[in-house]
Amino acid sequence: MRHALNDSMIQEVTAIFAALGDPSRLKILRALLDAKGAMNQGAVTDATGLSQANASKHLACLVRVGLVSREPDGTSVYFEPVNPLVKDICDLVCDHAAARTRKAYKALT
Amino acid sequence: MRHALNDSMIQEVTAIFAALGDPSRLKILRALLDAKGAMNQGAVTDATGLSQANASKHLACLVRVGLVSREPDGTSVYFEPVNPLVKDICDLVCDHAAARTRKAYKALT
DNA sequence: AGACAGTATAATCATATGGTTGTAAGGTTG
DNA sequence: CAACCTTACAACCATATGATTATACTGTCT
Repeated sequence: MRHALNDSMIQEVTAIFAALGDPSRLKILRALLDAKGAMNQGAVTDATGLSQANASKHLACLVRVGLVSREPDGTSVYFEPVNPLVKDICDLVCDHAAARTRKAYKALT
Repeated sequence: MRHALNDSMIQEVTAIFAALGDPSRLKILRALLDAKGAMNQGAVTDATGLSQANASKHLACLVRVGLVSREPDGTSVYFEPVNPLVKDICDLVCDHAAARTRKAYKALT
């Protein structure tokens, strides 16, 4: 096992998963992953429908745990997922979720 | 992109990440991953130091989102991580966390 | 400097969540 | 059946968190 998930990492790993465990932040992440390049906060609010303050807080959270990078440019701040980990993590969990959905569907038929 | 992280999956994916975003549940997961086979709840409480009721609730949460399987046997109930996704997900996030820790350390030197 | 656009922060509220305690439920053994 | 072991559940409290509103900050342009 490469990583022992030891005590000193529990806190950091928890923060990352907790950051991912919110629908608004997942929507932001999806928007960022769908975009070609970086998006400023206004683009994120447009894409997600979140309020300005809400998007700001959620983006700060994603940056804090290192899932998204933050690059100010003029009056705008551009955000971008940290590649390729974010996408890999989302894909893995989506695999899991999709498998569960398929299984639940089959159980009904 | 294989999985679009579409709206219908946001809820399910969120629940999975939220389940992983708690230190007690991560400790449980670590204990289950470290163990060779399945563990009953008593073994989990011993390994993690959680109270019985607390471990029961957290295990139920992990089972609910499909990260851990539940197999009653006599008066005991045996739990086991759903392989290999749980380990893969934890490894990926641990990679990310470890990289961040290294980076933060280097920034201090 | 003043106005403006983009972003961050503070205050507040409602709700969700983790932990504890006590109790009940299910299965086993005598 | 009775005692016992293991697990689940309900009630409760303290705290954390997401959303909103209003306001402050920052950089740019004229």
